[in-house]
Amino acid sequence: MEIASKYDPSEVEDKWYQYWLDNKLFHSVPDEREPYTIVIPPPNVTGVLHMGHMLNNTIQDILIRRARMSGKNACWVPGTDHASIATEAKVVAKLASEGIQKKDLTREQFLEHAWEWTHKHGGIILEQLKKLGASCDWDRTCFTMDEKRSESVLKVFVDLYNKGLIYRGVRMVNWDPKAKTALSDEEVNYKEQQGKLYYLKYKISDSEGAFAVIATTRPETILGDTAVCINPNDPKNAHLKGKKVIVPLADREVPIIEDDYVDIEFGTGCLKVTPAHDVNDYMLGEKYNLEILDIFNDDGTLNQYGLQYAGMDRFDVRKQIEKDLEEAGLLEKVEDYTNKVGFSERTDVPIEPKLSMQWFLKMEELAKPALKAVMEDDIMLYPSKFKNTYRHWMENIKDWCISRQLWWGHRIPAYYLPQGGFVVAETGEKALALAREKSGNPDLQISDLRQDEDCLDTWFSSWLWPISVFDGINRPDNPDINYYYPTDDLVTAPEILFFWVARMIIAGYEYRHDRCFKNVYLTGIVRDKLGRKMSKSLGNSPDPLELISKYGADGVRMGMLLTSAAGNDLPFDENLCEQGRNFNNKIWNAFRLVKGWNVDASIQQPESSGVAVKWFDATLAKTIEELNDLFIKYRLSEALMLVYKLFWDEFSSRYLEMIKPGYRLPIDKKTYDATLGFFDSLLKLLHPFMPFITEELWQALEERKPGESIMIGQLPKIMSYDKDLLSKFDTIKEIIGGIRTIRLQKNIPNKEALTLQVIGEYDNAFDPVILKMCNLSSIDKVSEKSPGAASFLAGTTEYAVPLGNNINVEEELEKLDKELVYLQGFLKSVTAKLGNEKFVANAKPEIVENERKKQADAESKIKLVKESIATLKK
RNA sequence: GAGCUGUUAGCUCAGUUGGUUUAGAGCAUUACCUUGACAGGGUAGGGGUCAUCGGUUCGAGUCCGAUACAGCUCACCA
Repeated sequence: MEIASKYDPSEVEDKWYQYWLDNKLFHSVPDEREPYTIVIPPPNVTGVLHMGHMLNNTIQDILIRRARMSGKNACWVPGTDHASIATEAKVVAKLASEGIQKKDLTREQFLEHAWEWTHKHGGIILEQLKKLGASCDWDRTCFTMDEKRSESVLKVFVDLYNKGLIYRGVRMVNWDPKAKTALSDEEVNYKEQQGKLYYLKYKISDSEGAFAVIATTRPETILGDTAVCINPNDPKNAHLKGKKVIVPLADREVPIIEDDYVDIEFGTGCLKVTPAHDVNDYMLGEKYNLEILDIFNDDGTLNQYGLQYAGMDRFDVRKQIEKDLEEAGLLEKVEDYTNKVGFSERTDVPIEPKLSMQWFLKMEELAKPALKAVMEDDIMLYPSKFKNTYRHWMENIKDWCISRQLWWGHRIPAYYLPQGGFVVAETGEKALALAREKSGNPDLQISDLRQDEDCLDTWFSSWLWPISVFDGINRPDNPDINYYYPTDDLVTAPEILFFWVARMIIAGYEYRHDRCFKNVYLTGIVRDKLGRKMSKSLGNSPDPLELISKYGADGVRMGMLLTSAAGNDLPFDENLCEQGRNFNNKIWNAFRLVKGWNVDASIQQPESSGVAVKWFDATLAKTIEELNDLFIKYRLSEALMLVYKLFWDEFSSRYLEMIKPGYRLPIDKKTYDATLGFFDSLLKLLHPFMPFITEELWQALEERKPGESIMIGQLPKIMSYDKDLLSKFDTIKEIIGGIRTIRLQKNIPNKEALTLQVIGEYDNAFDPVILKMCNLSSIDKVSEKSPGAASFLAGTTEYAVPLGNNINVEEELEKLDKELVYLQGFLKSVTAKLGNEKFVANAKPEIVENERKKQADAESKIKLVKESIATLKK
């Protein structure tokens, strides 16, 4: 049969993916088997696949495929997230490019545009995942804003409200003036900024010509000042006690208050207090009952309290006010200053601390079982270093601001009554009934009620994900949720440990009284060669689909996984995909070799092949055991490397070379059948990592029935194996290596047969293998080697290859001298250890025994080397 | 600023309760090989005073302390 010498993934991948789909091999329904469940971290519905998704989903696919091949009923639930801020921002931008302003649209009109956008772009990312080979149960695809998920969200909101855990309140929130919404603390990134520190002069009310000097980075906020604060223990500002000062430009008189919050050392020790625009000032404001002056509009421009600056943007005002203060002689000096400014994670504009009415969820009690679960290892984090981080956050958890001033999302199910007050209910009808009861007015109509304008934070829907994808909120006793929950593994990025993972754990205990998953595998961040995070704005991220078309999905999957220990960042390098592709080609060519042989049932199995089969059988068994252990520990990179070496070094370089028949000669049936069996096992072990090529070759390995697939085959089981055989074979590997080294050094072609002399203890059971692998004509046990032989040691046995007159005595002596020096140095260290009475007295007996053995070994080796040197010098 | 991780070959990482020859792997690199599965290949090499200093111990990459550097998390001085 004719097989191309290079593997071409493009011909193979789509074909088998379609085959898997056609045969419904990804689909899972509850049955009597043990379930194994993963819910996908839902990507943004209008998002595009990036390298982080590639890594994340490759890992999930490996886990789910391996579980499926281990006899479990594996279910991987895919889906997308409505991503309220990100999606709304995209829709707003798209409308703006068409000359439409959001403010000119009604809520309904805007949502129509948003849904249109979602339908157009939504799901692209899921199609891209298919290219990667993701074996998701597509029949179960969910969306955080589809009907069932929306119903779940509202139901949970109402429930938490009725439990008294959701409340409404005026709080200082992080305001995003671009998205015009509040953000949770987790959505704010602090960045170092090069700014200025302005020293402003506040005139003291009753003392002519006297000033209090105040340092600030935000001079535009003086218009909202309602006090100046000093530390009561600050001698240099003691003269200000009880005085009043005039806010520059605003010409308002404000009191001087005293609080030890103020840092005496910073600036002048005088702090301007702007309760509406700074979290700490707000606390001071509450404490001293100060007036609150909000000077900003929602978009970051100044309002009427901004006086002459009303209507201007906050940053323009900063520049202008600097000039105006300068002119008024109220600016003492300006210094360069570096400080940290909070930026919106979504829109990347500086956030503005702002007072506003928001909805909050009380977290303290909810967090307790979630903290306990992780600390007591009911839920395992991989790597476990994140336990500390998790604990720190959970122990200091603050109430969660769950409202967002957006339209794209789940609208808060709170309804305001005409006469004030509100009711909370899943639907308008239920709200109306409650409202009639509350108001005592049976004639109240639904049109009299006004629903809250805000939406819920996106995470308020995704925190229910492991439950809601099985409809476990709406129907808490349905067969799916009972079977698939708790899920097994969650694979996600550490960046969203608090946003998402922690909150899912909380929701799991609140709504199922059980953990939502057993293990959390935290991937690293994919970085470029310079160590920068891959991002769209930097343009340093390769296009995953291009990579797939260049290296094949299997090649890219392997490239992603080769250097990604859990929790470690992944320094991505295309070379790794190349390595993956090369490995594909290696597998392909091994297959080509095996399938190219002619089988002759009449010939006997050569002795060397019999030995090889036994040896590889044991090697395979040992590797399966090790592999299992690595998977239990979630050491996937190492697991891949282990199978890689098994296939490349042990199977291709050793086993196949051992059993390979001579050119154009047939192979015996016994060996051939064993080899096909090995190939079958190897493909199965490789399948979770490289699904496509393994399916292609498995299908070609033997005649298959329609619908059969490697992906539902069972992995080879762990079996006992001959450890003694493997350790003996390690010596054989050494001998083969030694002879090859001699060939290389003496420049002896492989075609030229050699003989091998053995001096010392030796088991000849493997002679046929050595003879074949090294092209030897004989192996002879001798008591003294031939003069002019090159020799080496393996264990304490000496092996010599007679070379006639070919030997270079000088070179040989030099080599032996080097070895002698090493051995003597080694012996010295061992002897010193054994000469130490304390060591002999204190160390465990087996350790001392081992040292003695090392000593004896070294001594006999030294003796052999010395003899060789003496022989050469004759 | 506080806390938590980490620092092992050019690169990415293993190294399990301290002892298994004087520390391993993959990639990269070097030399040689090339009609017969695979040059996207084969064979064999080279490459590390385990960040630094000190301590515990018969014995430290491994345990303890300090320092330096890096990363992460939290908090934040206007």
